[in-house]
Amino acid sequence: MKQQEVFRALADPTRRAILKRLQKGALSAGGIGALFDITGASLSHHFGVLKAADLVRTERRGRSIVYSLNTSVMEDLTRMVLDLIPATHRHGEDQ
Amino acid sequence: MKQQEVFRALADPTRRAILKRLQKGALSAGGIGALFDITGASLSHHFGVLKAADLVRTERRGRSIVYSLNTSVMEDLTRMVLDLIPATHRHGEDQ
DNA sequence: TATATACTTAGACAATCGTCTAAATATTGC
DNA sequence: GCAATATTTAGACGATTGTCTAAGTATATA
Repeated sequence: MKQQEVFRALADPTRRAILKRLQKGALSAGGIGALFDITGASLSHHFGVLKAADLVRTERRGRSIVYSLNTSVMEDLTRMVLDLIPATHRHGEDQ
Repeated sequence: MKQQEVFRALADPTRRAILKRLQKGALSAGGIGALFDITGASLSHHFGVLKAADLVRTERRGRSIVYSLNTSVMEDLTRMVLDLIPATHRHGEDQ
């Protein structure tokens, strides 16, 4: 699990917005692109960062490439963050 | 709550290590400095980023400045991260 | 097979980042 | 008040980042 890549990926607001959108379901690169006012090339760069962190998975579907959340790494992320928080202040966690 | 500053602060491994160390209790700038192989000036820069994100609090104690975790923002952090994760995959959370 | 569509890669650019050294500021104890 | 200690600020540096345009690659369809 690439902790550094994960935290780095989360540091950018566009990438966080992409992840939030993918919560609602998988979406093609173009579909995601329609939601942001940046070029496809820039988006593709963000996809690369998210993939390097293993936060998203891709699947080609015809002409499109469909992005979806990699939920197992999302769970790792929860643990990484909880790990930064003193046990006594965790939310919805005991011990 | 400064979401962008918080995620940015977490993107650096030294800053995450500082936060982890502060879980064990408050520590002076110098005490923290003894744990890392970078100059005090660089450390001070990291403290600035952590303070901008409201992740740490400071208190002058004599000649030293003592750093401690700001646990309330730590809790906000938990929520911010959980917010990125689909409800069905949250850890220790219902709904 | 040619053309259109959907993405990615390459290369450039300004802005931000993490680090450093050197100088400045604040506090303590003599 | 002065010297020592503790930390921050200023300014510089190379490295990385997010963005862009232009060119490349892959798939589908006429």
